[in-house]
Amino acid sequence: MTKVVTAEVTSTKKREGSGMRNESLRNQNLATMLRLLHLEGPSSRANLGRRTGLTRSAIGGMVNDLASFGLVEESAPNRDGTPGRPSPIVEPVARRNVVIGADLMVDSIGVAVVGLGGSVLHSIRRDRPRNQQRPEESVGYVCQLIQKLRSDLDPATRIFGVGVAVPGLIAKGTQRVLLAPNLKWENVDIEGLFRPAIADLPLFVGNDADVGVLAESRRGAAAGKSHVLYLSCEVGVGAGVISGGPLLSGARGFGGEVGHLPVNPDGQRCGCGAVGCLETEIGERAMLRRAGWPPDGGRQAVDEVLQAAASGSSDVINALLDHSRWLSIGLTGLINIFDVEIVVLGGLLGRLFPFIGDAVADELAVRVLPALRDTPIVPSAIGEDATLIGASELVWDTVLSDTVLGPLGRQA
Amino acid sequence: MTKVVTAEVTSTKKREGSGMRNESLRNQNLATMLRLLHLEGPSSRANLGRRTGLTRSAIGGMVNDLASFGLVEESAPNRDGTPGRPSPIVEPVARRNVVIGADLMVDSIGVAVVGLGGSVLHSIRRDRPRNQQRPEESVGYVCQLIQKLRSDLDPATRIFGVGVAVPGLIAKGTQRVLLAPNLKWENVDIEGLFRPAIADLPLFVGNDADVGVLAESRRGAAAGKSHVLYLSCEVGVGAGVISGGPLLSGARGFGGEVGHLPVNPDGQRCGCGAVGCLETEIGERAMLRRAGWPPDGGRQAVDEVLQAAASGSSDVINALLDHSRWLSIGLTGLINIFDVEIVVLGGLLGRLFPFIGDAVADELAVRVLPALRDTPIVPSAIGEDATLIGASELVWDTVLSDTVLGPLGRQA
DNA sequence: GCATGTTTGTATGCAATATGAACAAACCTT
DNA sequence: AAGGTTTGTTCATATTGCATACAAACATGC
Repeated sequence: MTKVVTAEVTSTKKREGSGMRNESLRNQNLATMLRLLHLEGPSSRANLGRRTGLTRSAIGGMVNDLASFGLVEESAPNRDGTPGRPSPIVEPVARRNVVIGADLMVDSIGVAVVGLGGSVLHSIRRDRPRNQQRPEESVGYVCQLIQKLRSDLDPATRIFGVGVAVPGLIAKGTQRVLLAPNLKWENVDIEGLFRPAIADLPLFVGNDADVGVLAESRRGAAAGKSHVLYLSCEVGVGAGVISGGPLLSGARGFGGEVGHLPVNPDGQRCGCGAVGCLETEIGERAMLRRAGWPPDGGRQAVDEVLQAAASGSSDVINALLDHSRWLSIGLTGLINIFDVEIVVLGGLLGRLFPFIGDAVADELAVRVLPALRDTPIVPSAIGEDATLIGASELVWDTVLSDTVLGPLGRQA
Repeated sequence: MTKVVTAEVTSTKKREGSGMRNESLRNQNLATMLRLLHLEGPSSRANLGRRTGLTRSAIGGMVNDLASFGLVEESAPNRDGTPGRPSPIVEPVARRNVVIGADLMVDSIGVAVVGLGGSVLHSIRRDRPRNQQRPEESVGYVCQLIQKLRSDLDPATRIFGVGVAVPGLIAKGTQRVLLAPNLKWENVDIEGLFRPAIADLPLFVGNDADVGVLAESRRGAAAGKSHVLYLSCEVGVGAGVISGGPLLSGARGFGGEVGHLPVNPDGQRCGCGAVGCLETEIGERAMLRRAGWPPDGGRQAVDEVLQAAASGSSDVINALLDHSRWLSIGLTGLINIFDVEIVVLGGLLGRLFPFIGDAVADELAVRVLPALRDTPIVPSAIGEDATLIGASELVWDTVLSDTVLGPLGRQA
C-alpha cells in the first residue's frame, strides 16, 4: 500500500490570523521555491537564487531541507560553456510525490497519477454511457480505477491528495456538486462517495472549466500567461478565468458561469429559465440542430458532424459558421469584460476550431473594443487530459502553499 | 508648505525576486496591521493581537514603531465592563497622514484631502462645462484646487500621494488616459500634466468605475464584502469588480469594460463600432431618448427627467421601466459571470434606482441562475464622493503595502 | 600546461524578528 | 479589601536570512 503522509500534514494546527511568524518566512520561501520547480521544471541553484532574490546560503539550506524530505533531487550541472563553478540542477521528484487527478465528464471518465512537476505518470480513460448513470455508479467506477493505479505505484510514493473535475456547480468549501445538468446530478455529496475509497486523503472538487483554465494556463496553450479565459463546451458551456491571481471562483464558487450570459433576447428558452443564454446558442444541442442532426444525438452525432465538416461538406461547414457567430458575440463580451492575454477554446469548441477559427477571428476584429482586438484565440493545447491535469493542480495548489509545506519540511 | 516624505519612500530599492527576507516579515506585519486600522478604524491592542494572531510583545513593538513615526496614536481604553487590564485603543492619525483624491468627471471636478482611515478632511467640487474642455484646462483647474487645499493643511501633515479618477481607459502601469470618449480625450498624459503642480508626489490614475468599487466595497454599500460588482453610468457605462482579491484590472488595465457587453443584437450602433452594446442601451443618451428628451440634453435634461419621475409622471416612469429592462439583461450576465455578494449601482444608475429598483429585482428573479438569485442590488451609499474616496484608496493601497511601509518605519 | 578570472557552494558570525515565560498593572466581582 | 482576569512590559531564546571569507569547479589566455 502506498504511504500516506497527509494525515499529519492536514492535522497541523492552522494559524488563524494574518500575521506572520518567524517560521512563516521559511514556509513561504519553501513554497515559492517548490512552486517554481513545479511550474517551470528543473532549475539550477544559481537560477533559483536569481529568481527568488535570495542568497546562495538561503537557497542551499532550503534545497537540503527539501532534498532530505525527498521532494527534490540534485543532479549534475549543465555544461553550457559559461565560466565559473557549475551549479547543480534541482529537480522535483515526480515519481515519489504524486497526486491523483480524476474527471467525471459526460461521455467519459478519467483518472491519472500526476507527479510533482505536472507530469502524467499513468492515466486511464473509459467511456461512460450518457444515459442516467447514477452518481454512486460513476464515482464507484472512478474509485476502482484509482485503486488500480495506486496498486501499481511504488509503495514509497507519497500521494498528496485527490482532485476531481465535474461539469457542474461546486459549492465553495464543501466538496458537493449542487447541480450538474448534463450528468443529471443534483446535490451530490462527492466527498461522501469518495471517502471510503480514499481514506483520509485530502479531496478537492472543481468545475471542469475551472480546472481547464488551470491546466491550459500552466502547461497548455496559455502557459506562462497570467490573464487567461478558457471557454469550453461539454454539452453545456462553462468558462474558467484567471485574472492576474488565483482562479476566479466567485463568492459561492459559481464564478465563470458564462453559459448563462444572455446573448440573444430572441433566442430559445434555456434550462435555467432565462432566454437566449450563450449555452442555448453555442452548446452541443444548438450545434447539432444547426448542422441538421438530432439535438440529442450525443457523442456519436457530434463525431458525425465533425467528420462531415472534415470531409468538406459545405452544408455542414456553413452551419458551423452560422453557429460560430454566436460564439463570437459571447466572446466579444467576455473579452471586453476580462481583458485577458489569450482565450483558449476547449472541449467541443476546441474541436470545432479548425472550421470556425478564422470566422471567429474576423467577427471579433469588428466587434471587440479596438484596444483589445489583438487578443489571440487558440484551441486547447492539452485536449482530453486538460481536466485531469487541471484537477491535479487543484491539489498541488494546496500542497505548494506555505501552510502545508512548512510542517512537511519540519518533519524531515 | 506641507512636508513631502515620499521622495525617500519611493527611492527605496525594490526587491526584485519573490523570496522573503528577514525584514520582509516586519514589513508585512506592519502593513497588515496598519491596513486593518485603515479599513476598520480604531482598535484595541488586544484586538489587533486577536486579529493578526501575533503575540502581545510583537503588537507592542509594532505599535511603538508606528506611533513614533506618527502613523498611529494610542488613546484611553474603552471601559466596557469586562474584567482584566484594559487595552489602549490604537487609532490611525488621519490629520497628519493624508492623500489627495481627485476626479475629472463629465459634469464636475472634485478634489479632496483624505486622511489615513478614510475620512474626508476637506473637499471641493466645481461644475465642469461639458463642451470640449481640453485636458490641460481641466487638469490645470484640478491642480489649482489641490494647491488651495494643500495651503490649508498643517505643515506637519504628510501627503503620501495623489489619486485621480477619470472616466476612461487607463493603460496599466503608465498613468495615461488612452481614451475617454465622454471627455473627448484621447491619449492624454495625465502624469505629465500633473507633475509640475505636485512635484514628486506619487501619482495614481484609475478608471472611475474601478475606484468606485474600491470606495463602495470599503466604506460604502458593500463595506466588508470581498466579492463586489459596481456598475456605474456617467454618460457611458463602466464597471469595477472585486472578486476575492484586489481590483480586477485585466491584462492591460482595461478590465471591467462592461459598457461594451453585447446585449441586443438588434440594437443601435455603438461608438465602439459594435452593435447593441450595454452602453447604447442603458447609457445616458438611451435613457434620455426613451424618456422623450433630446439625447444630447446633458446634465440639465437628466435632472429634468429625474424630477419628472419624482413628481409622478407616469410616461416618464414607464419609459424608465422600459429602460431598466436592458439594465436587467446586462446585470443578469454580470451576476452569472462573477457571482458577487452584492451589486452596487452608481452614478445615473444609482439616481434611477428609486424608480427602477423593484422592476430590476423582479426581472433578475426570473433571469438570473437560481443559485444566484438572492444577490442583492443596491444603490451607491457614498454617492458623489465615491470617486474621490476611491481615488484616494488607490494611493493608500500602495502606502499600506509591505514594500513602502517597511522603509518608513525604519526611518523613525 | 599553468596561471588567471569568474561563478558558485559552504561555513561562520551577525542582525532582525517573533515567541514564551515571568512579572507588573489595571480592571472586574464579591 | 481580596481574589480573579486580562493585558502591557521585559528579557532570554529560537529561527531565519544576510554578509563575509574561503574553497571548488568551470573557462580563457599565454
